Amino acid sequence: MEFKKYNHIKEEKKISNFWIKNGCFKPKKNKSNKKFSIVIPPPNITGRLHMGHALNNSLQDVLVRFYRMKGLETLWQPGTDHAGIATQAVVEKNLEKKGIKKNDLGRDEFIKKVWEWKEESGGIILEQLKKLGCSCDWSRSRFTMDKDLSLAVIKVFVDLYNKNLIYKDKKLVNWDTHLQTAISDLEVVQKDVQSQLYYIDYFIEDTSEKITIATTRPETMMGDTAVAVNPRDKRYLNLIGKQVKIPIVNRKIKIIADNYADPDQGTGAVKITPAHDFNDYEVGKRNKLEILNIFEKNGKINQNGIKELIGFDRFEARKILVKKLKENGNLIKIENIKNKVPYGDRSNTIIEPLLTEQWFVNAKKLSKKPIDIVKKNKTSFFPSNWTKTFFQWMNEIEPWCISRQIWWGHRIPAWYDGNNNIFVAENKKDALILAKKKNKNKKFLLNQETDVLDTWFSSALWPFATLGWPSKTKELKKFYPTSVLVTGFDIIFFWVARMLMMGNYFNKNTPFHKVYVHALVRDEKGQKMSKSKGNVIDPLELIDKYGADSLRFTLISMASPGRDVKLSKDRVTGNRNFITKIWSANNFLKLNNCKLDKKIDINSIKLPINLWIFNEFVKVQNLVTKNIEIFRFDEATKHVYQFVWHSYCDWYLEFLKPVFNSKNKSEIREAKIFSSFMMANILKILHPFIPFFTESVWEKNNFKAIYKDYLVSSSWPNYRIQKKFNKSQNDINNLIEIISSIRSTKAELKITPKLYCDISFSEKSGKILKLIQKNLNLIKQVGRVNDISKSKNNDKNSIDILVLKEKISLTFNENLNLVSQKEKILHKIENINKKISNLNNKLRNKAYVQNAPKDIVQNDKNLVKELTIEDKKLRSIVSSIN
RNA sequence: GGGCAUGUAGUUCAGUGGUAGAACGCUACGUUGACAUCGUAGAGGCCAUAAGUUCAAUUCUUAUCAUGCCCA
Repeated sequence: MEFKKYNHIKEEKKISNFWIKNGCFKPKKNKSNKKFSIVIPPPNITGRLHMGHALNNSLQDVLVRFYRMKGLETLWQPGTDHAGIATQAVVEKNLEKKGIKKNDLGRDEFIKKVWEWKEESGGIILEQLKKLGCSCDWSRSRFTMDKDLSLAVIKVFVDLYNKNLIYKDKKLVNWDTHLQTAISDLEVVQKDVQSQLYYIDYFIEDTSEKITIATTRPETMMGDTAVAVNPRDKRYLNLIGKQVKIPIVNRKIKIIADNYADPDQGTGAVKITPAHDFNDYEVGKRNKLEILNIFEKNGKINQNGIKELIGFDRFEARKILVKKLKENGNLIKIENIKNKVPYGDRSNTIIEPLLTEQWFVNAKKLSKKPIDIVKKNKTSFFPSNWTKTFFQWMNEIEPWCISRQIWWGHRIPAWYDGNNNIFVAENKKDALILAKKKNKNKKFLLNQETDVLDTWFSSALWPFATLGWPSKTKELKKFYPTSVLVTGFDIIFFWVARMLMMGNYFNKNTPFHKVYVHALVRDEKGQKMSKSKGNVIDPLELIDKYGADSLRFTLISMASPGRDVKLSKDRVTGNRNFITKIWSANNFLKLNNCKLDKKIDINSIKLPINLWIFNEFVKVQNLVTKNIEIFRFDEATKHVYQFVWHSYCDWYLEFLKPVFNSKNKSEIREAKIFSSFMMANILKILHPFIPFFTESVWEKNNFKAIYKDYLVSSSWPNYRIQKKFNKSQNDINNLIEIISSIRSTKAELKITPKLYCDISFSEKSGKILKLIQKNLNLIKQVGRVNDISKSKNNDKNSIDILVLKEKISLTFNENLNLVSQKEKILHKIENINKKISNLNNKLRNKAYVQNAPKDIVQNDKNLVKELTIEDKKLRSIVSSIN
């Protein structure tokens, strides 16, 4: 009979639709009243599925499907975030292609365009997650700019403002000159670059004396308001308090003493530009220096610069200024150095510290409770070393700049009256009431703040806003706090920490009990995947080629804690083969008419091979269960792979063949039903990893007829090891050992495996004899044995081997070349003797015998005994070979 | 400079205070009525280096060396 191949493209599509149509992913009430919930890390609407998503969501789906099958009321809450800067950039670019400029459209029109774009392409990534098999409750999908989520954002903002945890301040912030917005510290990437250090002479007023300063940014000279030296630096003591003239700029500034100047760095004298450097800003504050801003918001020189440079870009200005310094003889030398330069993570342009008014969250205060929560293990990280990373950042947290000078996002609910008053309220109406009170008789015009909030501000509310907060919804009550958050380490600060701050501030409970932190997906050489390197593997391509299940199984099996996933196509192929293997095993069942047509009573099972596979299954069931519970997905897949391929396919199905070939009707009946029963359970424990394939086979085998459920809604197996099966298990393991020995002997003798042999027994202990007699058909068929006899015939065509510490001989229909065999056995003997002498040395050591646990010592003694017997028997075999 | 992680078979990685494991790859043989996307058998390791703790260290401690990441 020929079987069709498994068609993953067709089946995955069919199964996916069918799950969603039947509402299989919605939370279902149950008796236990236990709940399990996860909120998805919302992908942003400009996103397309990459390997990181594939890993992250495969892991979540394993957990969700597992706990759903275990009978917990399970919710996986999906959705997307609005990605302020990224989305605005995408839409702006699209419009530019049509020759439309953002500013010509105006704010309202532009935002309309963004919504249009969102409706059209903002949901692509969710469709891609469905392709991956994610069992989110799609009917509950949320978006950070949804009305209800926006209301939550506003409420949070107003509350925090009223508690003084949000405030407006004029400070030096990270300014992105390309995007023309402030960004937070976290969005700045420090990059190692080659730079030049310029040594420049500043002349002391009314003298020919000079002081040399070193800087990497000569253009900022135009904003200098002091030169600083260290108060303990003897070289400059006499200069403190004197005035110097900035070359070219020709403005006079003071030499001040400040510890910030490091005598060992450069010349020991530094120019201070408080408006354009975070350190200088602090120096400026300490010494009450003037703050002189020389840049426009686009990075060009403003009116404070020297005339001939006004309007020039900062880097252009640098070139010109350096040239002038050279001509004037002020430039002493240029040194090539390596230093760190801040870049914007979105724009990839150099960030400019700029003095502006922005909105800030007092993160220090909000961080107190999360720190405490994590200390008390109410939220715990896995792997636990991330706790340390979390604390390190949280303990030194800086104010969080949350305002962005863009259009797409949550507009800050603050209004200005034109009289230097700010009114923060949930809507304009409320703001107006506040403003009227304040302005009693004065006239005023109320204008809303134009800035929007950092996208992460709304993401921070995700675990409770998606469940309906601030309304006291059923879902919020039921599913908050969530059970676990699955995320990559790269957003622990961006997202996890901030969710902990907001979640703990606005709710009684921490937003999640556990945080599972997974690593990055890299290419097979361990390199980060990037477009520029051209080593990106597209998950969708792999899904098309090998199936979503193959990809999932691969990613999941490689998710070892604390290690990056190094993905190669070979791996995916290997796991596709695994799925094919199960497919063909299932075809074998079909071929033999195996059906599960009634419920199984374990106690009624008699065939030893069935008893054996049952206990083997229970062992694996327990291992998979335990390992999913402790997030060891790699271990879980390893065990199930091992069991399915090597226990079920290699031995169990092979051992069933003689049964099917026999005439024992009751045995055949039992084999048919039990093999199907085992298949059903295999599908169950594989379901969280390879959901499409297992559901598809479940349907084709009509297991629903017995279990009354789709696989996705069926129950997780929970069988117990049957001790009374131990004897049979032992027998089967011994039979496996005997057959393996016969096979390897043939291979060693270079006898084709096809060839049959006879077995005879030279020993009378009879353990093997009895076992073989009892399982004659099996040994004959699977072991390729003709016949057995009790006595050995001493021909040149037979060989003695040691199995289960007993000697048996195999007789073939042809003469054997035993020379190589003799060498092999001698080699074995050598190894055994090495072991024996090692053990004896150990046992002669009194300290060992005294201190080591008794069972260990006893074990060694037994081992010596056994090895000695083995040695003896092998020697006798050797001596019988001529 | 501070912190974290990693170093085990050709490769990717598990694992353990008391005889080193898997997958993939490799080698040989094989198309036997599920499966060549396969089967059978096999080769392959001073568990990074050094010192310490211990009766016993690949496993614990410390140092060193390599690699990667984070923070300043």
